[in-house]
Amino acid sequence: MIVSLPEEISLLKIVESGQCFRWKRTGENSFKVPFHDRMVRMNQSGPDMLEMNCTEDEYLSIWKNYLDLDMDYGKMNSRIHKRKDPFLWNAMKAQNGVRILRQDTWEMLITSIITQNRNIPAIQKSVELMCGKAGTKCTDPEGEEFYAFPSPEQIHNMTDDCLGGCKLGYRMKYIRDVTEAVFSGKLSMSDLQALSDEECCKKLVALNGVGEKVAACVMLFGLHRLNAFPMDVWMKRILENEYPDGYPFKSYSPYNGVFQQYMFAYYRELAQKGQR
DNA sequence: AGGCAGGCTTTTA
DNA sequence: TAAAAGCCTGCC
Repeated sequence: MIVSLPEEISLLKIVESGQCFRWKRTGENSFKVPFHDRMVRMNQSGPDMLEMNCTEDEYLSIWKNYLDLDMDYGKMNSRIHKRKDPFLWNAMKAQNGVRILRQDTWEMLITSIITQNRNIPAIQKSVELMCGKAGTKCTDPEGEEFYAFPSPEQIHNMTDDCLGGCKLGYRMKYIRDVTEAVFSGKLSMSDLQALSDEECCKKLVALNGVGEKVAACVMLFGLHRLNAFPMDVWMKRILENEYPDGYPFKSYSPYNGVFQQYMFAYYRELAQKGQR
């Protein structure tokens, strides 16, 4: 079906902003996008136009929400003032079309643990290995097979050899511990939703292998808490170099996480071009 | 108590 | 060889 979007988005900028690690690029503006036991092909035929190989019902019940199309990003962006905060303004203009996907909480928890101290290609490799070794085999509308992200039970059932084959390094124990906490019922992803940001963060940080940064990623990308602000090496550089007098978190609440994503992607792009 | 150095698996550039 | 969307432990 063809979807006419309420405002401009950019599939390319979304995937390059480093929030999802399983999309596969199939063309200049085309991607295979897995979510739970589904995989859809998205082709961006215009700034506010998407083609997807799914029914309208599936679009309305799954993908519309996944792409966060009910949120008004234009309204959020209007909080940014060109004169008061030119760096964020430029980041927002350059990254217009980035959205915070509503991804699966469990998948984001494990994936975010994997991200620590690694670069993006290495992250993708480990995640894909875990899916292939333990995830449920599914079939997309074109008849192509793919693997869903493994459930807590499926990871629990992986042998040490099997999990060790996912190139997780020292993070393997973290993933074992977190999986055990969820498998045993000590921690439930759905219970996290009811907590305040502060309580939610506290609960996540209590897990072995989860610090402030990983917790913020889970909250932003896995629980759609738009004020969560993952402070990684890049954001530290940005705040240090661009905001020597401090960053105005208060004036951007409750959208700090969205703007963080603009700055993160923008700065990495600048670094790639050698401009930072 | 709170802050900091050192170590950690493996891949990537 | 250093750095990579960090965290844990031990030490002070």
